[in-house]
Amino acid sequence: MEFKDSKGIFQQIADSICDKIVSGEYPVGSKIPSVREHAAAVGVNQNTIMRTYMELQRENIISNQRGIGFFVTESAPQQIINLRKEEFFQVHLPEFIRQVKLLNLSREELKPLFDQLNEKP
Amino acid sequence: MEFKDSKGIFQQIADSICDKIVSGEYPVGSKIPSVREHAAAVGVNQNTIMRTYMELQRENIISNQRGIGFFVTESAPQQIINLRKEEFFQVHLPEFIRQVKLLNLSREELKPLFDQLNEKP
Amino acid sequence: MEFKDSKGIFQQIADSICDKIVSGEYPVGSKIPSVREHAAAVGVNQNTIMRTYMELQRENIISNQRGIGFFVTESAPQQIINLRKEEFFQVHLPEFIRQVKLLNLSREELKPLFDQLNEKP
Amino acid sequence: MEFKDSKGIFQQIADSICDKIVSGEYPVGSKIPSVREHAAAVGVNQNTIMRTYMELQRENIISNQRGIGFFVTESAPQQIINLRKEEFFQVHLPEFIRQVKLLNLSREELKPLFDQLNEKP
DNA sequence: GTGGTCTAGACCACA
DNA sequence: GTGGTCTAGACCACG
Repeated sequence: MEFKDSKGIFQQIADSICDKIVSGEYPVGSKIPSVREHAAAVGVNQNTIMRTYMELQRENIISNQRGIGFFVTESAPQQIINLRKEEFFQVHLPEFIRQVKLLNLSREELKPLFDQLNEKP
Repeated sequence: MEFKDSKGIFQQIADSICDKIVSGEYPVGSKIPSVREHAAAVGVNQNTIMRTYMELQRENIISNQRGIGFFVTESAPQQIINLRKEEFFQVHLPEFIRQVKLLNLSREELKPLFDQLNEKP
Repeated sequence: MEFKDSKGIFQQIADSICDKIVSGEYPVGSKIPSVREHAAAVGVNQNTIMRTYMELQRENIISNQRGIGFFVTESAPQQIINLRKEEFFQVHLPEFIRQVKLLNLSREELKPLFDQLNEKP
Repeated sequence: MEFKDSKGIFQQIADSICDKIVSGEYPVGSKIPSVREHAAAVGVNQNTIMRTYMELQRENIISNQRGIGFFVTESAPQQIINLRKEEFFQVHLPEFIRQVKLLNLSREELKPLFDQLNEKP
C-alpha cells in the first residue's frame, strides 16, 4: 500500500477501512483483520494499525471483543456516511464554491462536474 | 486570525495574501504590510511571516526592495491564477466529483453550489 | 452478560460467583454450574471459565471432585467476606473518602448512600 | 514518579495533571511543560506523554498552539470536575453502596466515613 | 525550540 | 492467538 504525504498514514488506513465497510467488503458484524495481520498486509508498524483501530473505535465504527478482535459495528456504515457528509458540507463544499468564485470559472470548464451530476437524474 | 490544523500556518497566511492579490485588495505594484505589521495583525511570530514572504518571493508573487518592503509583482495575479487553476483541475475538481459520487448527493443538497454557479451567466 | 473493560473478564465472573455464594444463591456444599454450562450461559470461552474456577480453587472458595464438578467449600463465605473486607477497608473506603473530599460533595448528593445505610438500624 | 500497575501510566499522568489544574498549580491559560520536559521529569518515554496530552486535548482540558506548546483551557477545571463527578456517581458510588450492603457493614465500621462527612456541616 | 508521526521491538494480560 | 502499553530512537514540519 502506498501513502500520500499530506495525510497521516494511520488516517489513510482508516479511510481505506471505512471504504471497505461502506462497499460491503467488511460487512456489519464481521471481524476485521487483526492488528498484526493488517500491519503485515500494508507494510506498516503494528503501532500504526493500533492507532488506526483506536480512532475508529472512538468513532463507533468498530468495537473490540477482548482477546478476539475488532468487529464492524452495527451503526458503522451510517456513522461513516454521517462523518463524511459533515466534512463535505462544512469543509469541502464551501472551499469548492470559494475556489470557483475566485477563479471565475466558466461553465465550460466545469463541464466534467455537470456531466457527473446529470448521470443520475 | 484563526488557523486550521490541517495546513501550516505560513501556508494559510500565504493563501490569504494571494486571495487579496487576486481580489485586487493588494494591487499590482503595491506594497504589502511589513513583516512586523503583518505579524502583529494576525497574532503570529515574525519568523512565520518572514517565511511566508520568502515563499511568495520564490514563486515571483512578491519582490523585495531592501529596506523598503515587499511589493506585488507585475505577474503576480496571473501567476497565482495559473497555480490555482492547475491545482483545481488536477486535485480539487476530481476529488470533489469523487465525493459527490461517493456520497450520492442529491441536487437539493448541492443547491448552494448551483446558486453560486448561476450568479454569473 | 456484559463486561467492563477495566477488569479482566475472568475476574468479573469470579466476582459474580462470589456474590452468589455470599448471598446464598450458591449454598455451602452445593455444586456450581459446569464449565461448559457456565460458558454458554455468559457467552464466553470455556477456557475463560476454567481459569476463573482455577483461581477460585486456589483461594479455597470452590473445590473440585474429578468427573463430578466444582463445589462451594465450607469456608467459602467467610473466606470471601474476609478478603473483601480487607480490600474494602484498605482500598475502597480510603479512596471513597478521598473522592468525597476532593469533589466537595454535599449531603444532598450523597443521599442515596445515607438511605442505604439507614435501612438496617 | 512511581506508578501503579492497575492503571496505564499515561492515565496516571493525566490524572496528576488534572490534579494540578484543579489545585491551581497549572492555572487556566498557562502553558504546561513541553512533551520532552515532562517526559524527562517523570522518567517516561516522550510517546507516553504525547498520548497523555492527546487524550487531555480530546477532553478539552488542554489545547495546542502549534510550535509553542500545550495550554490549560478556560473550561478545564469545570470539565475535570464534571468528568470526575460523572465517574463517581455512575461507578464509584453504586459500587460502594453495593459493597456496604453485601458486607453488611455496621455503622461503627464506617465511622471514618461519617467523620469525614461531618467535618463540613 | 515545539508538536507529530512512524518504526522496531519488547512485554503483558487475556481468550 | 488477541489487544494493549511502553520504550528507544529517529525524522519531519513548523515557530
